[in-house]
Amino acid sequence: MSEKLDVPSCSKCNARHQSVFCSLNADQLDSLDSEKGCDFYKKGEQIFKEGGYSRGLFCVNKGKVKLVRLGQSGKEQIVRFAKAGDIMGYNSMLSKRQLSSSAVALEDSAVCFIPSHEFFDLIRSEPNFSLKMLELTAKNWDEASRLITDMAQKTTRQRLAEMLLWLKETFGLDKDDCIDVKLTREEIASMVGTATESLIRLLADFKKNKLIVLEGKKIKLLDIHGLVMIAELVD
Amino acid sequence: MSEKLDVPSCSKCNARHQSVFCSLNADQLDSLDSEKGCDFYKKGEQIFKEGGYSRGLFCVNKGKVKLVRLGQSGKEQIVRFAKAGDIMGYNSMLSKRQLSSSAVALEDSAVCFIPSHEFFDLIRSEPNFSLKMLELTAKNWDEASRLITDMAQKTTRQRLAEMLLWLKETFGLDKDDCIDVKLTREEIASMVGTATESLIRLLADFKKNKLIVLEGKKIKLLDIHGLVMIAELVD
DNA sequence: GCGAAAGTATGATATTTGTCATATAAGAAA
DNA sequence: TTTCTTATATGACAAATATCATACTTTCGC
Repeated sequence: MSEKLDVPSCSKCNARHQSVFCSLNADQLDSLDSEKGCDFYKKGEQIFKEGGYSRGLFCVNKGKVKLVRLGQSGKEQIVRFAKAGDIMGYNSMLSKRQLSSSAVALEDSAVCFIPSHEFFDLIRSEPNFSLKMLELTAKNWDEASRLITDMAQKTTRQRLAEMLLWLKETFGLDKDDCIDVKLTREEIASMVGTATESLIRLLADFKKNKLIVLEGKKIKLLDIHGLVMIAELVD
Repeated sequence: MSEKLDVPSCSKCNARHQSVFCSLNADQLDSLDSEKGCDFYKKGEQIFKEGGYSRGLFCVNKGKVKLVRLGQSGKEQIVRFAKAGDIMGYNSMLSKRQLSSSAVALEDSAVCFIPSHEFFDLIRSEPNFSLKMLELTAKNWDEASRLITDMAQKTTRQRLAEMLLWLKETFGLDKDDCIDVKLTREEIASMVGTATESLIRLLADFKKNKLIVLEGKKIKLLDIHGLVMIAELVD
């Protein structure tokens, strides 16, 4: 399925400075380079699968990846995204549990693989790396607890407005000022926690109210302030 | 509000072996003891407050604590519990963000406080402690992503069944075989993500179906298998 | 122990949301 | 291109859930 690539060098990776590897020195980066591999995945291909154990760390070099979890009757739930510089598969290694989610490429992507011994060597030898990892896992929890609160308390309409704003923050805009990620209605519905049909109706409603513009899978946010009002509205 | 206590010794704390401090040696424990404090909190008292910055680590010595987050129009959402041996306030220190939740004693509790410099010293000097912390934060994420999936996909009825089973696992049973924690209907409703009235009706329904027994705030699970069936039911 | 306040319970009703059916549009494969 | 499949869209209806009103019960401070 996946295709081997010329392994890109960590020290030349321009996503590194925003990644957990930002504090590593030249020797440590060389060590990573000598141990790691890199694979190419076509859109829709699976990078790893929920239920197994992680043998290492995946780091996205190029592209976008969704992390999904199987819920009720096999329905997939997107729990996180990963883009260039983001790492995946670490929770399973750290918790010594099975992988709680599968990773699937949302577009053609290159993903590096760092074997677990190299990862644990870094944690043992480099406290700054441990701190970066702890910062990352703590931020993940922060986001998750916010999402849980929203899921429990906000209406579907509020959650969709918030999700659109979050997608914009996370992926930024493309040349047409649309949110720079292509998701199916079903995927968005699963993130928002509603039925696909309900989501489609809500999107149509947002469009009617001139909050967004829809063109196929591309979504442009027209009225950010209006969306914020809907998302935050205390009544 | 809170009352100073004779500081209990970490090395004699019987919750330590199940805590993140389990791998520390005698010297490290002594160092903790010399730096830490311990306070007593009555039921309902606040230990720390959402929005501020964490100046250290809180470790529950005795009692039970809820971690709550303010959502829509100030409605409180329980995002986690802490009992003897559990730590609190670390996410804020690690993510360098504001505390994302407040901590409130669910019953009379004793809580130790370890200043942040001591915590970061441990991370820098003791990789096993870093690993324990990473394991903890990774497990937190695991639980959170499961909860998000359930919130998004399961019905209120399924979520309540699951929540009751989870509360039993988390707090165990008291001498009457009831779940060993007292929560108001409103608190349970917020965790399940529904209105208090809806939750009360569901509990009454579970009782009618001989799944549980209610006696004030005490809840006894009568038919575990039945509850599992409801929680997991693929249909 | 008493009274106020908070928590629990239940009915009636409105609203939201999901489900099923069906139509159309878009994309992928032959 | 043509065909087949998948995704998007919309209506009608059913089901779940929230809201509001109200009564009862427990708890807690004085």
